[in-house]
Order: sequence, then C-alpha cells, then structure tokens
Amino acid sequence: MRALQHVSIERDLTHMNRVILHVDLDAFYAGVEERENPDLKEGAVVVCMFSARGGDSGAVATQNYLARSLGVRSGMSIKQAKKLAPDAVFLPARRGFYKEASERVMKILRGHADIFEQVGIDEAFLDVTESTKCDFKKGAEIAMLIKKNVAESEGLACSVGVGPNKLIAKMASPLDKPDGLTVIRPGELESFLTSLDVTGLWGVGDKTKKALSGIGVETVGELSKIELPRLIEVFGKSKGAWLYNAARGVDNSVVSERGGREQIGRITTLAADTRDLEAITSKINELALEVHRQIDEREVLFRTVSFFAVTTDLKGQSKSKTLAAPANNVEAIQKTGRELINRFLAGNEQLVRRVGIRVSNFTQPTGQTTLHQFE
DNA sequence: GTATGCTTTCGGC
DNA sequence: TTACGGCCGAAAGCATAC
Repeated sequence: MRALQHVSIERDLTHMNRVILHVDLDAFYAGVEERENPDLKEGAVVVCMFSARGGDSGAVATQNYLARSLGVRSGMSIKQAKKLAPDAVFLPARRGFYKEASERVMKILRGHADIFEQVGIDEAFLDVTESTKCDFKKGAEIAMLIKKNVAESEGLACSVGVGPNKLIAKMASPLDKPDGLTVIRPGELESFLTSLDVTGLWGVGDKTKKALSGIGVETVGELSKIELPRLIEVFGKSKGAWLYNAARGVDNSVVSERGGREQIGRITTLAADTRDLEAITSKINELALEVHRQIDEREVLFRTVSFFAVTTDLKGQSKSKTLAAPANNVEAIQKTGRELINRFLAGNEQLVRRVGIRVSNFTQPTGQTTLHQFE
C-alpha cells in the first residue's frame, strides 16, 4: 500500500514538476565577432551572408543589439541594412568559426544538465529535474552559473528561460534578452499566459492564428476557455489536443539528446539567373559532392533527395524523391538531382536564381535488425 | 476514420 | 513595395494504408 502510494507520487512529480532550462546565445554570430575584436562593441555590427553575385548582394544573418535598435533584422537584404545603419560594420559570416565556439559552449551546458538537447547552433534545452529535486530556486541557480561560465570562458552572453516544461522554458528565454534570466514557476503559468496573443505560444504561427480568430479566439486566455472536443473538431485530434494543453502551459514533450542533423544540404546563388538544364545540373553536381562528403563523414545512408530553387521573383520551391532503398553514393544524389531539376523546369517558367540539394531520411549502414538476429 | 509516410512550404536564425 | 543567404527543423497538406 505504502509502496504503491510512493510510486504514484513519484510519477506525478516527474510529470508535473519538471525543471527545464532553455538557453539561447544572444546575437550569437555578432557576439563571437565582438569577442574577437572588442572595438566592435562601440558600434553597430551586422553579420552578413554575401552571395556569389558580388557587391552587396546577400542577406543579414544577425546583428548586435545596437544595429537591432536601428531597425536591422536578420533576413533583410544587406542593401536595406546599409540604408538603416550606414555606419555599422558589415562582416561576412564565418560559420565554421562560430561552430567551434558553439561546440565549446554546448560542452559547458551539457555539463550542467541531467538530459541535454542541442537545437541549432545557438540554443539548447536542459532537463535539470533530478539534480534540482524539482526545486525552481535551484534551477535558477544553475541558470546563473551557466551564464557566468559561458561569459567567463567564451566571453558570450546568453539568455535563459526556466520553466516546468520545454514550451514554457522556450517562451521565457527571450523575455529578458539580452543577458536575461526569466523563471516561470508552475503557479505563475496562468498569469504569464492569459493575456498573450496566441502567436506567443511556441508552435502557433499565422495559419493557426487565423483559424483561431475564426472561432473568436485571439489570446491564450480565450483559447483556454474552449472545450477540448471543439478544438479537436476544428484542428484534428493531435493539434487540437496540443492547443488545449499549450493554453494551460502543459507540454509533455521530453528533452532528449539528438543524434545529429536530420537533413544535410547545400544551397548557393548562381552567378546569373538561368533555366539551362546543364548549367543547373553542373552546379547541383558540385553541391552534391559537398553534401556527400558530409554524409560520408557521418557514415549514414539517406533515402530522400530534395532539390530546392529560388526563382527570379525570389519565391522558393522544392521537389523531392524518396528512393526505394537507402543509398550512400554521390551518384544517387546527382542522378536524382537531375531528375528533380527536370521536374522543376517542366512545372515552372521562371528563371532560376538560387539552387540547392539536400538529403534526409537517414539510416545507419549496419541495420539493427541484422544485429538482433544474432542476439 | 485514423495512422503513417511522403512532398512541399514555412519560418527561425 | 522592393528585392534577398544558407542553412536547419517543423508544419502543412496530401495520398495511401490499415
């Protein structure tokens, strides 16, 4: 009897009272550049991806907070950024260099986590439920320690959100940026969520906002008043249930270590717009070599190949094909790539500006079923 | 009808 | 309206399977 009670309490604790941290490096690329050259901190810094067209063709990857205050945003054209911040320093992005810094930071973060999950180059989730014994005060102390460690060893600022699950931690981390720390305890969920616009929920974008608007819902508080059956009726079982839970700050998704990227691709801007099959194919073949080098390194097989194109009007389109059997040779990428290029050209009349190729749907070369047969 | 898988688009940084 | 990278993962939308 006592044992049963103990089990059920323990299960409740793990389900309801997790302590999750979301760590996000502030203006990461710009932060690394500032650390390398502290004089940069005096002014606006814009880290750019220059295209193969030369001049200022390209887009902004990220900017420091001074540039941000002038209106510069990631994704905007470099030309536009130069109009907004003519005195800023414009630097070419050095991705490999940032990756090295990222790896050192992630190593620090991993050291503070019971369970660790890296997301992209500059974000991570840490489950610290065990080591804090579900104590949010201890969670906040770990967050402060992480911020101190990352600042001292890498000279970088980060913002941390602490919450009872991934959803809340992720939503909390940007609230106090830069160099922020925001803790949201289970008892504070309702007041935190109620007045938020529905798009404030991580996972709710424009599409879902419009659909919710259609049933008279604008804020998370309003969403929480809708009955579950109604949400399932409008959004289907899975998304309806997700919305129902999210509106209450409930999220059962777990922090779990990732095995590496799930897709590997390369994309580039052509020297001039074209619809020439041979020109596009030869560029894709080059990119395929690079993609193949990476999957070779990872020692994985792929089953899906995707071709991606941006046309003169700057609209993106993709074509993909899943192979009957996993492959690992560059010829499979190139051959399928050519097939997809043909399909794309057949269905589109625009000139092509950017092209890319990517592979996904990975499997391990030695199938586990084969191993299990001998166990 | 629901689950699953595949293709395409979207959106963040 | 003008005018733009290179990635990535997730969402959306559809087809097919059960």
